[in-house]
Amino acid sequence: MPKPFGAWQVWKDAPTFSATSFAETIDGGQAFRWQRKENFYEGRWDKNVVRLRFNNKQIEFAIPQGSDPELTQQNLTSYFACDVDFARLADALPWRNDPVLDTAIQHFSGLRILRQPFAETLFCFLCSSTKQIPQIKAICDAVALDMGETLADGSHALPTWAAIAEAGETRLRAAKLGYRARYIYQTARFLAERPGWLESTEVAPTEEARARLLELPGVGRKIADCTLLFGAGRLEAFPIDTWVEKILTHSYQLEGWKLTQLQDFARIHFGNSSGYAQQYLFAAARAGLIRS
DNA sequence: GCACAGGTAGATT
DNA sequence: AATCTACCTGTG
Repeated sequence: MPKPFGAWQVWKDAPTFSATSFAETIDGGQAFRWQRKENFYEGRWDKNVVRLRFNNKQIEFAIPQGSDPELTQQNLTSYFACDVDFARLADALPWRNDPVLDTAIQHFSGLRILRQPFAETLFCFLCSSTKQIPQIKAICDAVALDMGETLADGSHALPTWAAIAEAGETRLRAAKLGYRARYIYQTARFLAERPGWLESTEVAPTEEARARLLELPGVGRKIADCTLLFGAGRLEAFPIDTWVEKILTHSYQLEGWKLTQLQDFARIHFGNSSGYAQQYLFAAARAGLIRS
């Protein structure tokens, strides 16, 4: 039974956001399960359905009637990686001698890297290749509707990998996944044959975890790094997509550099939170603040 | 009609 | 080892 949402409540232990960094964190390309509504965002992960809004410099949340506010706040704390001091990490980035990064950090100050469910992050980024963000969201919604568990408000969670393996490639194609359907189905089969494999990958050291992800059909360096950064808190993972490649080429004057060379540049220049720097640069480029 | 979109894998040079 | 190219579908 679909349930209406309850009253708005203040999220007491929320991290410090500006309106801009709040919106960019949840709806700036890290996650594809947030919809912007009138004056709030509605999002889903695992079995959570939560509405969030930035109001009077605070974050307020609303949940379907009957859902547990305490549990919701715990899950929000995990999802927003509240154990990570992003302000300290931002200060440690090389903005003092990098005017491009300085611009990005100033405009999106307070930006965070989410800690999304690992399995869901892998799925969403397998859907993402050569797609625009609105299309990725539509695909994720369609697959959730077809294969995912029903949530408290009557909407649907993303499916488990087991459910995808059982559903088959044809139903993925029906969700407009195109050629990605084969990759996702083959990955689902790979995981079905290896119980615990994904869980072990999530906790493995970053280089080993990346090597394991690269074994999956359809997962190359970019999708592996997105999964590690947005789904496992590995801030040293630096996904290079077409945007980031253009940013490095045009704003950092690295014309002609190969992908592996750009990876080396990122590690050396941005340091061990290079993935966090990447998200600032990505946000600034999309906003038209820096050359891309 | 056609180029392009948060890529990857396999073929070709 | 570097550079094409096919792969689906929606959008402008």
